[in-house]
Amino acid sequence: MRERGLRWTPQRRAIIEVLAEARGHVTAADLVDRCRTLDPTTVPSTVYRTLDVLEELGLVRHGHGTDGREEFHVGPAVAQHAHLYCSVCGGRWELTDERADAVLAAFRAADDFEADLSHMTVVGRCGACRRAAS
Amino acid sequence: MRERGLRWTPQRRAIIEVLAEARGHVTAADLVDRCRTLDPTTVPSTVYRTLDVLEELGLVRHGHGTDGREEFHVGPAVAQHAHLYCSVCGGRWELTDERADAVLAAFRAADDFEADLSHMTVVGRCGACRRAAS
DNA sequence: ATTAATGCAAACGGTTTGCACTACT
DNA sequence: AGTAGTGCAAACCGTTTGCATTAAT
Repeated sequence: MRERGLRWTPQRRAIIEVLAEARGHVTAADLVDRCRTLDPTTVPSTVYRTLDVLEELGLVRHGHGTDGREEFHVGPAVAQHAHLYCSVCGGRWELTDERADAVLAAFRAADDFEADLSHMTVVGRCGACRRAAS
Repeated sequence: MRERGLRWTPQRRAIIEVLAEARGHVTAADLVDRCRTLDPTTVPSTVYRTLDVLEELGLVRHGHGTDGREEFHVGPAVAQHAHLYCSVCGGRWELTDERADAVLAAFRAADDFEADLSHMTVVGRCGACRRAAS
């Protein structure tokens, strides 16, 4: 199936399984933990190495969260969704592609820059918290 | 002068000096190194602690670079400038406040979100690299 | 004399590496 | 049989911490 000279091992299966049910984003460290609850013998290096492979295959993409930790996005939604984080209420959510497009357009207009918003989490304040503050 | 119950020590002086001549942004680790070349006895903990203090005073602000490392912005330009990074050519630069404003407006319009662009580096492709690619 | 700030050294968390071993193919 | 992939353990890097010591006020 997904072989390009790659091997299909139980641990890869496990990692992909965990990735699948974590639809959206997970930090690498989180992933290690979740794998470990699933199979306590899981070892970090394997997880990290598998993530590298998956990234090469284009199945996941890594970015960095607010605190700088590696974060992975899975599946077809790997594209242009932006990650938002409210530093007041701690909320995390994402922008739908259409909405993200407007922001991308702004970057383009401002500096001829093609931003890859999926790579990082943008920090700020959500509408609710902003209104609450004033 | 800048005392609010704080003490003026040689090592703080050194750190501020280094910060000053690094106008713009430096990673914390970089800062430690530069301080060490200036005074080899410099120890990381002092630097990090001083940075915390300076941040509390509002003199610096920390964010995270592309690789997730802590990065500090100094001086009056602490405000709303965005950090851009081109993953193709490796270029780094920033958006002037006026230009950044347009992007902020887009975030506001898209999701009623007040982004703090100064907190992170946005990854993408600069105009030149984009054109070169196509 | 107070007590804020330092230096040191050790610990941390997340991630990476070398190497011998295992097990897919 | 061949070699991709694993497990382990140790190292890495940036950062944080506890504690005894120093030095600014």
